[in-house]
Amino acid sequence: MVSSRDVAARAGVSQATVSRVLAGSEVVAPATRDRVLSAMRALGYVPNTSARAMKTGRTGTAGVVVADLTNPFYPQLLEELSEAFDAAGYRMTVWVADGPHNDAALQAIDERAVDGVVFTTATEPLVELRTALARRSPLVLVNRMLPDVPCDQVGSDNKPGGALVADYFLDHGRSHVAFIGGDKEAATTADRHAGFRERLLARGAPEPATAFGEYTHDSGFRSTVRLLRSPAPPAAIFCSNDLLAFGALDAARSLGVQVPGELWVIGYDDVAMASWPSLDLTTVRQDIPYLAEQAVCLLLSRISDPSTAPRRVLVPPELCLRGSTGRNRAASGSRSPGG
Amino acid sequence: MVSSRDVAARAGVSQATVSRVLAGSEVVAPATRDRVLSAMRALGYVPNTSARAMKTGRTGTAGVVVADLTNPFYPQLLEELSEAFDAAGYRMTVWVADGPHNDAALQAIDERAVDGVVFTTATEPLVELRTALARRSPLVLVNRMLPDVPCDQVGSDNKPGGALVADYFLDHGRSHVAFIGGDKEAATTADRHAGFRERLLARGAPEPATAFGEYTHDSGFRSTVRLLRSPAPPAAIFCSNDLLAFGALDAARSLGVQVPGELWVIGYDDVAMASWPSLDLTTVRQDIPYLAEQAVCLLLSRISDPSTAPRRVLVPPELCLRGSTGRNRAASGSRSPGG
DNA sequence: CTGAAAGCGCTTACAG
DNA sequence: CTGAAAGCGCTTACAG
Repeated sequence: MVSSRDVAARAGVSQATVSRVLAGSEVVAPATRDRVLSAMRALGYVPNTSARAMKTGRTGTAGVVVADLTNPFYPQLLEELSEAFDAAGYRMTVWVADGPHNDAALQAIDERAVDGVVFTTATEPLVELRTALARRSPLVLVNRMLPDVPCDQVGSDNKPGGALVADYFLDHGRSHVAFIGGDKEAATTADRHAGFRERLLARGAPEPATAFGEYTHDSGFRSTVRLLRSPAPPAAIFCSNDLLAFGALDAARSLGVQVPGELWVIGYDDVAMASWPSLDLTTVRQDIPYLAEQAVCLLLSRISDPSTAPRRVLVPPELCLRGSTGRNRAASGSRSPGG
Repeated sequence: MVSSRDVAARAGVSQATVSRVLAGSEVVAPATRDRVLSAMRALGYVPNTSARAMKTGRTGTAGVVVADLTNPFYPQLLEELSEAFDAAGYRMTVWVADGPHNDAALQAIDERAVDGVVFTTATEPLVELRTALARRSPLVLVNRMLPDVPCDQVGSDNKPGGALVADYFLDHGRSHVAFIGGDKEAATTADRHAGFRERLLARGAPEPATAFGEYTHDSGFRSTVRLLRSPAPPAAIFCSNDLLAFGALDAARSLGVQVPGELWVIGYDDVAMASWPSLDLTTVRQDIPYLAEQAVCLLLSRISDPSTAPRRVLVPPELCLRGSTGRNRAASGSRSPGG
């Protein structure tokens, strides 16, 4: 491997000067800089990240923890996070967390393998998370938030998001409705449910039926079958994410229940697939690029200044209407492709 | 930050001894080791990855380049790669490549930020890739392979995969068929097409119509519309991946063409969604966990021994039958949920 | 504007 | 079995 020392030798300067050129220091004489730069090119010199990291205490790498890449929301979020980190000149180390805890990512901060971590699926206020925060590990929560954890957080404003759906159902005369959630513990599901339920009750609608399970297509499918086979099946279902809603649509189709004639379905996220003609799902849109951008921005400023008070960014939800609710939906016939 | 020096001071040994304990060296006396270990615990010591990397020349991090996480195949592959790297004690840095070239990942090797890189979407035999190989950068190609690049590679045996589909169509009396591909340059599409076409011609079927585009739902949709509106629409379409096939299914539905009555559709990959009742796609399965496992295994052995001859692993394809071909498919009615 | 020097936190021969 | 020492490849005061 060619080092800055080799470059220095070839350019006839000290190693310190090579380092200065690398750092873009203003003080280096233009003629010197040119000699150094051409020596670098000639030798194919590339600075060693580890050495730099050891000196500066910065690795230039951030961590991201995702769970369950089978939910298309996460790949989309990951893609946007990648873009945002790229733009900031950061590399991105990814952990796909199977279990609930992610000590690996937290430990990577202590090991100085990454400068900070973005969690996309924080669930309980884990002890590890709290102790990491206590020792000033740069951490950001995106998507799932934890109300009483003193940590930078970015997410959809889920309660108003749920209320939006309740209003839409009630405004269109569907008051006997249901909610399908994933993990009950996840703040996303909890808040969307709370916002939905409270608005329904506030407007005099009956208590919605609920079904919780996992965040999978299959779970959405089974929850829907259960609800539709109950003595008083709902006229509309709000699912706490799109993946569950796709399961709900499939279940309705399997049982011969017409959507949107007999049943309305609304999801949350607005993943790319939601606009495919075969799914054509009404959903509450999350501005994923914005979520990612904010998360990265919070993390980078946390890294450079660990002592500021934690900030919280709420992204306003937006209802996105498609064929799984009111709009007329032909069984077949010419239609333009989705998204 | 607490360093090995602090641990040494507290344990009353030299820093070198701490290092030996860290490395699990056999020579350390049990009593000494115990004192060191408890000093580590007491101080909450965590070894610094950058320092270790600088000394050893190994970062313990591998790179993965993916493109287009909107194709569900890649998240699934990424998830399996993550698991395999985890099991090997490696961290995983991810690049989501928008454009064709990925100098960032290649450069990360030179910068000693990662020990090696797995490419999931190599397209042309890029100059950068070749020069990186020439200087012994540990590189592995998974999924898309490049025939004349001297590099470790893992992928589906695509030509037999295509032939499998041709046989299946012909065995069931569908000889007027078409092929929909993504990027013409990608080895996956090229080989699947070649295997399909050659088997068709070998068995006396006419030349299949073809439509190339991007690897997106929308592209599959539009290609299918074009094919179905041609003077002699095909009776079966083989799509070079599942995402295109989902677009094809939606297009058929939009045009009122019955699947599988009038049109059969087969994809490639067998992503999780392929078994959803609303899609229910016959497809050529790729064993994604096995692909990932092999890729990681090749990369790690390449890292530890850069001088061995490049190896190539071909994974046999398997046809997975569902509702988009022969099987009877009710328009609605009770059916068990998919995957 | 440039160089000599210290040091980031480890690993690993080399002695003893 | 353990320690003193060199060194991995940088950055950054400190002199000059």
